[in-house]
Amino acid sequence: VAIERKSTGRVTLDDVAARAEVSRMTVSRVLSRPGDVAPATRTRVEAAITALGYQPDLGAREMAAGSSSIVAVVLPALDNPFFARTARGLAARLHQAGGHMLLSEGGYTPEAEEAAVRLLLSRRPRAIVLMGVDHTDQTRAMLRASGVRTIETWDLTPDPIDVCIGFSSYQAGFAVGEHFATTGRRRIIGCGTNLPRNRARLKGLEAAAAQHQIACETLVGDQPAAGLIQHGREMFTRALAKTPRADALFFISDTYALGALLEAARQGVRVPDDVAIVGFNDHDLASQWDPGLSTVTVPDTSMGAHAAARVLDPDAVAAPVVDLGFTLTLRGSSPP
Amino acid sequence: VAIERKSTGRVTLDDVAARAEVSRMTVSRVLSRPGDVAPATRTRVEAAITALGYQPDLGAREMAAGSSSIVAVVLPALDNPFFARTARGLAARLHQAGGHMLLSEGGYTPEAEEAAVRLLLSRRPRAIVLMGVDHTDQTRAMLRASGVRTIETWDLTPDPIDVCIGFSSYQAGFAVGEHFATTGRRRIIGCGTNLPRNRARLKGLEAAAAQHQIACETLVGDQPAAGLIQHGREMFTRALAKTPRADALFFISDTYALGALLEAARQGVRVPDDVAIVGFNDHDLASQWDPGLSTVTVPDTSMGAHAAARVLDPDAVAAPVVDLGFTLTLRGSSPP
DNA sequence: TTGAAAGCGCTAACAA
DNA sequence: TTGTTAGCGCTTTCAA
Repeated sequence: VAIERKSTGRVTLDDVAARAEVSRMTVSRVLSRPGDVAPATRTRVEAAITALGYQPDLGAREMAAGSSSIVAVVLPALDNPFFARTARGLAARLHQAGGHMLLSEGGYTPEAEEAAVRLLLSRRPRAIVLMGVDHTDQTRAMLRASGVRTIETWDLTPDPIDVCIGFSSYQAGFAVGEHFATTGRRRIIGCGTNLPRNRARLKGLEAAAAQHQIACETLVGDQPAAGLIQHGREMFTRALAKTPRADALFFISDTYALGALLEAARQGVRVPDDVAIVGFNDHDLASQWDPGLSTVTVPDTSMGAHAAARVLDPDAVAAPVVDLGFTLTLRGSSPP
Repeated sequence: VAIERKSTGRVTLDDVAARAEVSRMTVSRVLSRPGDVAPATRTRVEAAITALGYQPDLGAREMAAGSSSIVAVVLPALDNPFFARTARGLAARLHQAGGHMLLSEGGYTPEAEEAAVRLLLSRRPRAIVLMGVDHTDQTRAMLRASGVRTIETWDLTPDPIDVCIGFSSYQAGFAVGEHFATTGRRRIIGCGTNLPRNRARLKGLEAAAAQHQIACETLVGDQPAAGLIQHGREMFTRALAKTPRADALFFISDTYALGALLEAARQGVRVPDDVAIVGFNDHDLASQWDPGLSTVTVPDTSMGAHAAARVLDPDAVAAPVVDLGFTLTLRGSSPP
């Protein structure tokens, strides 16, 4: 019984083959290993390809070959400029190698991430890139069972699902605390949110303060995780209301720190004279502000680039955990 | 001759079918139209699915069904916060409907976009979303020939490839010019880059100025298209050097306008007393700054949402061109 | 209600 | 050098 399927209208290998009067395989070869095809045949096939405007179907090709050139990325939020830099670093190398990037918003919760991962896995990606190391058990289990190369970024963990390329949130916070201590600050407040990644930054700050025996409190906002300038303003005000004599403020994101800077100016609080401010992530505006915003510069773009390298050449580096480090960038808001 | 393929290790429909002792088709039905399967059978199949941890292969499914739930998006730059908002609006609705977003960086040139489109088309996406209406002839031809639904955003054109959802760059620029004219400004300078979308904004500005018979010059920077705060500073300085008596500055992006605000403060130029400043896109910081930055608020997120709606339900709206409009948001830097 | 056959567009493995 | 066969994981169409 002949089954008639409605044609998709697309030009396929068979169309090209028919026109060039060769078999489908020969056309396939012209595309993949042209050297294996006789010049005359190749010319004929290439003419047919051009004439028909044939475009190979990558999905079909990869299904047949059992490969995949899609890398799935879960971003907490698409409009977070810092994660976007990582996606960018990844995409740049990936596109160069002909790969594709499937992007999904995972919200800021592990549960939302799990849903995103589940769906993404159904696309049989070559690898999946996650921002952060805090996931549900289900997520970890799915990922491990799938055998898909998984890359965690934006933090470090001793127990990665697969590989982890990031920097130490704790160490970064610690470095800020040390900086405050050595520049004579005596009353630190760390402001942030409840995300594990951010908590680790605050913990590092506290540890450094403890080591130097100076006061350190933390202020953990209950605002939704999306970093808004406005939240920075509020945190600044709350922090100083709670501890009027505070002389050093650390914010887990420059987005908040910029809000704090704005609010300080409005309230006539002098930075860095009255209070030093240090942020995180090196926002585009941090260096442009007056005073310049001291911040922790993280390897945002290069985490993406390294992730891509790892996907493209799995054997390039063997280590499951790669620490790319961070830099304390000191500007006017909290000078050296 | 029996050909042995190395097993991918993945759990397939056949594995589930074998375990549930039914045919592959029955499993497929349990997934797509469970009502068509006898309850007892269904229970057995569902148990097998759970036991095996089966995850359907969406790529294979869509290839067989001749459908696709992937929407391809070409962004000029991944870290441009304004385009990111559009991607976000798109992703939100798309994910809700189980769709996926394939993202590609198209640089800021039509040629780079063409390369991105070509590659993306090979993925047989359900639709492809472009930022802007300026494309190479090849891009337009490919897209038209492919039959893939194409959505152009961030501008308007009388001759869309397929559908266009945006706002008028020209009208927006015109509105800014009108605003300057009616608030007593007499020497306008429009600052921007050479992108067609941006040129149209400046053209609108000039047209409004001409209509009100006031002076208007434009300053088109040759900087690479990535909007840097630093460029805004430079433009501000150059503009005032060229026309010291200018009393109104329009920047085609808030990124530049913020740089200008920063530079004005540094140079002691009073805003808005000495010079009024209006930007574009309503940057997160625009409302937070002091003075607040007047700007053109565009339907960034909603262009994405509308695009998604159009992809999900092609018949929802028939019009090939949808004008979502814009708003002139006046703040301290150029008050009403 | 279930299954068998055919096929989506392509490539791996083999044979000629 | 080229073609044939089988099959990637799934759905469609038709038959039972």
